[in-house]
Amino acid sequence: MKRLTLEEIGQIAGVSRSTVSRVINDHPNIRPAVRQRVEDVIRQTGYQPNSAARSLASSQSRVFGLVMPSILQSAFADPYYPLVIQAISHACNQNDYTPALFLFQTSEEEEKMSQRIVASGLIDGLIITADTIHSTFVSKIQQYDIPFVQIGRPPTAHAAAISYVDVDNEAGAYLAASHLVQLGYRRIGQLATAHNTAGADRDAGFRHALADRGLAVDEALVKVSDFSEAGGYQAMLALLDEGPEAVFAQSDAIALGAVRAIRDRGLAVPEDIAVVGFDDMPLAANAEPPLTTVRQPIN
Amino acid sequence: MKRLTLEEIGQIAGVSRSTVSRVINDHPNIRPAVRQRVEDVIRQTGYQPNSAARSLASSQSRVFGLVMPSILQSAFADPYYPLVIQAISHACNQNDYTPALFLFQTSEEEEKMSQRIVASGLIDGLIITADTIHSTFVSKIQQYDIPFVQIGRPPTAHAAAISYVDVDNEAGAYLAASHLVQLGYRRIGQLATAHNTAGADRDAGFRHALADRGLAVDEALVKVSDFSEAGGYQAMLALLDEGPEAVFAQSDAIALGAVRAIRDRGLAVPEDIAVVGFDDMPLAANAEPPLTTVRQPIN
DNA sequence: TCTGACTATGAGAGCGCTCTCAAAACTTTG
DNA sequence: CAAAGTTTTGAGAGCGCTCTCATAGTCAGA
Repeated sequence: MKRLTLEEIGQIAGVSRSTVSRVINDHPNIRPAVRQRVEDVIRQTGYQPNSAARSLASSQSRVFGLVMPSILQSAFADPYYPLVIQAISHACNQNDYTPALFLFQTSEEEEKMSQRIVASGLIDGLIITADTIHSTFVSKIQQYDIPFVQIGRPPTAHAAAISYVDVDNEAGAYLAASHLVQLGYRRIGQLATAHNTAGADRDAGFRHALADRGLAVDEALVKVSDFSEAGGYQAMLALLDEGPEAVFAQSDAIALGAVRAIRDRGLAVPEDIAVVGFDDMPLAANAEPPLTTVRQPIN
Repeated sequence: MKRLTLEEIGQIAGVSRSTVSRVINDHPNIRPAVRQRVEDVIRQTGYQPNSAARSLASSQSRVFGLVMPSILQSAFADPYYPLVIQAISHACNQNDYTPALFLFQTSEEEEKMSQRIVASGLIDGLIITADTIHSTFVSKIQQYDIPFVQIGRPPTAHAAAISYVDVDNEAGAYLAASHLVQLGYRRIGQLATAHNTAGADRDAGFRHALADRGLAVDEALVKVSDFSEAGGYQAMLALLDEGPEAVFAQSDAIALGAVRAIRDRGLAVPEDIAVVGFDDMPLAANAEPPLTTVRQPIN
């Protein structure tokens, strides 16, 4: 199937290249009859404009970069990311954009790639997963004039200059912790995460909730985990030694690990220890018993 | 930071556009002194060739499509995919390629996008995750002359015409099942998957192993699951009613679900029921106790 | 029917590169 | 030291599109 050009489509439809271009780009001022004719030819031939030529002439590529800085690499295992990626991909498909994937395993890779990404013109804008407290990538990218949004709140110091989308992590955690307090639990633990603002915000919400109900936070009941199931398992094991009555886990994956740890110690959820998660992953619903969690609208 | 062109780099270095192009593309026959001078200018200015222009002139984009047909959508939750994606991304970074992501949620989306992907010239080739028995996407893509490889063996009927990479699923499953037989287990169950060749091959290996040791396969001990932890949990629950001594799970995620199910019934792994997985995910190693599994070299 | 005001269409330049071909600059050799 | 070969460089065309500007076509109003 030989690839056709605008010119050839025009020839078949009996109009000029320019007119075909207008039809494709939905410009006004084309006689309906002509537009119809051109559209028919396009449909019949299966013509697709050449994206390189388009992007050269118009200097926009309709390609997004989806970047995940090296520091977050491990987080990729968190089932949260596949969901985010799916949602982004879907939105791109709907709007004739193409998502390009940039995962960095090391900071050298990050260094080398960022230059290429930004300066080659391949990409119109970036979606950066980077709610880490210290992201070198973002500050590098800021020097160029390529538009980008972050997923996850940037550290307060930079927040003003950066567009981002995020859920209200603090409010969510506040909700979760309040729920536990209202259920009558007093020794409430937290499986927290470090290095990212989402974790910091959830921590703040947790503390707020306890304070508002007149409970002091026992620091021995706060254990640090990464965002994985395995991390949650380990952290919960440590927490169990402190004899908590309930736990707020900063993510569902962590919560799942916690549940596993609790059971391995021969205890029951929620009879012996109550667990609340965060994210509302599909897997939370499938768990036995279904995990109590804070819903986060990813898509 | 204004974007420079080849012409301008040439001007600065005192050579023509053509020479700069040669330097960039590593052509032979350039005087070392000249090459040096040009490279210096490139480094100092941070010049990056415009990828649209390049790809228009050379008709190759150095962009790959990473496609996951709609039928596999649910499989995206399997922790196996993030690993594959990471490995591909890394290889692309190393070789100046860019991976573009195409996930299809519905077959209409698949239909609409495949045309665009193939005909727009945005993409030089495809990597398709499609070891499903019936993939409409692959047969559609075959009609065009765009190169592609599959991850996972295609159904035998098409295998001859399709390039693919895969592990020897049958041999791996054979290994796993043989291991269980040698350990003395007799009532060996399987948590199998449907719709994909990997599942079929693992099933074959499982049966082969039992047959080779003179054991008959009890069909009641074979339960169908999807590739998720939740699926494994459900399937194992069903299997438990049949009183198996050991189980071969077709993936680690399934195995993890199975372990959870076994424990929820108050049984111990491996004391009461032995479990073997497949994939060697990081999470398999982190489990308690570490999961016995068949290693698959993903990266 | 003719003029002025639009509207619809086409021609041309140019986006920044690659690639071919010809010319210029060196080397070698008799 | 000239002829012949070889290496190095530059000029030009062209990739397939967009976008501006000029021209052709249409239509109302007088």
